[in-house]
Amino acid sequence: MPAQASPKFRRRKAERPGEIVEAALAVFAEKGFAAARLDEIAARAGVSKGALYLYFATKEDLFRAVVEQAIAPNVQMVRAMIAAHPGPIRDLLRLVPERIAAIAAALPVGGVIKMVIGEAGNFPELARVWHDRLVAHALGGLSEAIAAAQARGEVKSGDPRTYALQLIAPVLIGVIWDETFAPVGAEPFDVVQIARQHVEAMLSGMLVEEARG
Amino acid sequence: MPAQASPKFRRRKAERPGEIVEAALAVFAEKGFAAARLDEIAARAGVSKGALYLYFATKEDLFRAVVEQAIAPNVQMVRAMIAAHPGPIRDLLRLVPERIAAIAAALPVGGVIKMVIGEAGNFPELARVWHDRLVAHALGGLSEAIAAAQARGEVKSGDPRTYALQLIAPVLIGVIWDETFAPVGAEPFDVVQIARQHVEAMLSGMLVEEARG
DNA sequence: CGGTTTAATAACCAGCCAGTCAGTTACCAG
DNA sequence: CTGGTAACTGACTGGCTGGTTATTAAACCG
Repeated sequence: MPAQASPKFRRRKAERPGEIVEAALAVFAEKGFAAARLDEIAARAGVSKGALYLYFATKEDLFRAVVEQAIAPNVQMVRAMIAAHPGPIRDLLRLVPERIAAIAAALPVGGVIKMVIGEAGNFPELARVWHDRLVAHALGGLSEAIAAAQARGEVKSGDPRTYALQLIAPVLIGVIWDETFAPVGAEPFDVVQIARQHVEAMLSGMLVEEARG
Repeated sequence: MPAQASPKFRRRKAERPGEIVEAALAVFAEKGFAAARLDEIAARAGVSKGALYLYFATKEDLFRAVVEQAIAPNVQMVRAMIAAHPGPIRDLLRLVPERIAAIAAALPVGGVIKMVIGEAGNFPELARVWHDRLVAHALGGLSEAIAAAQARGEVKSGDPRTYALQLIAPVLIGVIWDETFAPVGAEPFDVVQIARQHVEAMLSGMLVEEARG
C-alpha cells in the first residue's frame, strides 16, 4: 500500500466561508435558488455538504450571504460614480457605459439579476435586502443627480426617478437578454453598444439645448 | 340520509384543459415553475391532481401549454400594432403606452416575464419557444419599422434593433419593478407614465428635427 | 510525542411532491 | 331502468434533497 500522499481534507476555517459563498454565487446564478442543490455548491467549494452547515445555518442563510457579497462592491461603485461628478450631468451619464461593462465583466450580473427577479416572490425579505441595500441607493442617487441638474436648468421637466429608470433600463434588459435568449440561439446584444447609443439618445431627449455637447 | 343534492364531480372533457391551463398560468406566474404545486393548480381548477394527468403528461408539459396560451394574444397585438401604422413612425411610438397598459391589465404580464426569465436557464427549450414565437416577432417588427423610418429620413443613424430595445426596456423594467420590489415596500412605478415620458424623450433622441411633432 | 480539540466527513433521516393506479361515479345509449 | 364506458378521484409510492449526527482525522500544544 502506497504512503498517503495528501490528507483527505484540510482544516481551513478562515478560508471556507468565502470559498463557499463564491461557489454558491455561481450555482445560484446558474440555476436560481430553488433548483440549486447544496451538494453541488459543496462539491464546487471542494467540501462536503455537512461543512456548509458549520458556516451557514440554512440554505436561505447562505443565499443571504451571497446577496450581501454581490451587493457590497456595487453599492461602493454607484456612490463613487455619483460623488465624482457633481458637475454637468452629461459627464456623469457618458461615464455609464464603461462602468457597466466593468461590473458585468467582474460578476455574473445577469445571473444574479435573474435570481433576484425569479425568486423575489417566494423570498420577500430577500427582495427587500436587495432593494434597500443596492437598488434604492443606485436609483435614488441617480434621481437626485438628475433633480439637481434640473434645478441648474440642464434637464427638461419630467419626473427625475422615471428619468433614472429610463437611463438604466435598456442596459439591464440587454444583460437579461444575453442571459435568457442568447443561449438558445438568439442574437446577443452588445451591452456597451446599447449603453453608448442610449446615452446619446437620452442626452438629446432629456437635456435642454444649451447643456448638450 | 338526505338526497344527494349535487354530484361530487362533473364530466366536462371539453372545458377542463382550458380551465387547468388558466389556473396553472396564475400559479406559475405567482410562484415560478419549481415552487408551483400541482395540487394547488388542481385545486384552483376545481379538479383533483389525477385529472391533470388525463390532459397533460407532465408538469413541464403543462408549463409549455401555459406559455403557448400566454403568447398567443400578445403576438396578435404586436402584429396589429405594427400593421396599423405604416406611416410616420412617431404615430406608432406614441401608441405604445395605451397598448402596454391594455395588455398589462388583461394578463399577469409581470408574473409571466418573471417566470420566463427565472426559468429560462433550467428549461432552455422554453426560452426558445418564447423567443421564437413572440419576442423575435415583436423586436423584429419594431426594428423593421425603425429601419424603414431611417430609410425615409425620419430617424437618426444608429442600430435599429438597439433602438427597438431602448424603446421598450423601461416599460419592461417598470413592470418587473412593480412585481419584484413594490410588494416589499418600494415605491411602485406608474407604467403608463413611464411609457409616456420615455416616448417623448426618445422621440427627441432618435427622430430628426423635421420628423418630430 | 500523546492527548485534546474541533474542522470536516459520510452515512443517515424525514418530509415533501411529481407521478401512478385501482376503484368510483357521472353520464349516455339502448 | 340498466349496463357500459370513460372521466374523475384520492390514496399511495419512489425518489430526491435539505438538514442532522456519529465518527474520523488534521492540527495544535504542553
